[in-house]
Amino acid sequence: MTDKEKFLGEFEHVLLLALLRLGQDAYGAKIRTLLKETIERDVSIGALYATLERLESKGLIGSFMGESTPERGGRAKRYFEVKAKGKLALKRSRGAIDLMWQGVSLSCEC
Amino acid sequence: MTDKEKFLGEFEHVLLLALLRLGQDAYGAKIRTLLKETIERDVSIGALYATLERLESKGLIGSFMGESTPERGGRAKRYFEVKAKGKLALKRSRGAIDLMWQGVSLSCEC
DNA sequence: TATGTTTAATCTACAATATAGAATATATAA
DNA sequence: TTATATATTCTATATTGTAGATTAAACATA
Repeated sequence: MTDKEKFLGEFEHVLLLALLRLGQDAYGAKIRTLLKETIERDVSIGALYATLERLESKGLIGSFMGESTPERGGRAKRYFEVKAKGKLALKRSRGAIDLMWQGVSLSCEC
Repeated sequence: MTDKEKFLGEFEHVLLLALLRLGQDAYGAKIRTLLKETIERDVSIGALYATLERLESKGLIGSFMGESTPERGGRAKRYFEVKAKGKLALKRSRGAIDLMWQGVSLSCEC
């Protein structure tokens, strides 16, 4: 099959990057905090997982359950990681945006 | 009011850039062709106008009908232009993406 | 071992964005 | 007055984005 490559939604794009940045430590709450702190995007846990789930079902990321031995109690974490296919999608997406920005300058009015 | 700034969808982002690049000549078919040629994104006219419409209703772009005097026949064109608010949104969006990309390198595997 | 507290993930429902293709409008040419 | 060309509008649906309540699993301690 032709593997009709779709484009990433913006939130998907940003989420993939969050996973890459967090590396070993990419799980729900951590991701949420990162997004909040770096780009002030304040998303709910539900929104977060829904998109992660979708990304996984598209094969762009993978996930696995971590050790169930937290310090003070609490359920085990589910860690996420970007797969090769996800990295490729990121490259494409970024590439397209960069191409479109070529020659555009917003230096002035706004 | 706090003017809760939303994020641009990816297609919205790309469309705004297309308008900026086309300048005076930004109307349906032309936009569609540009997208096809620069980033190989082959979108239908319907999809295109639907998004332009949304962008306009959000106040990010404006539009006006052009001269109804084409060479060989055909309906008058509707031209689009990016407003200051649209430029601002672009800046924000681009800024967020750039921030998230900081420190991320995809040099290798994919 | 029951009950509370903590941390985290899943579920449910809905809103916004993306997308296509048919239908319609308007102009010119024959 | 009909055909042809160019362009926009309409209608319908799929995919993404979003929130908040609910459930799960661990630990502490009475």
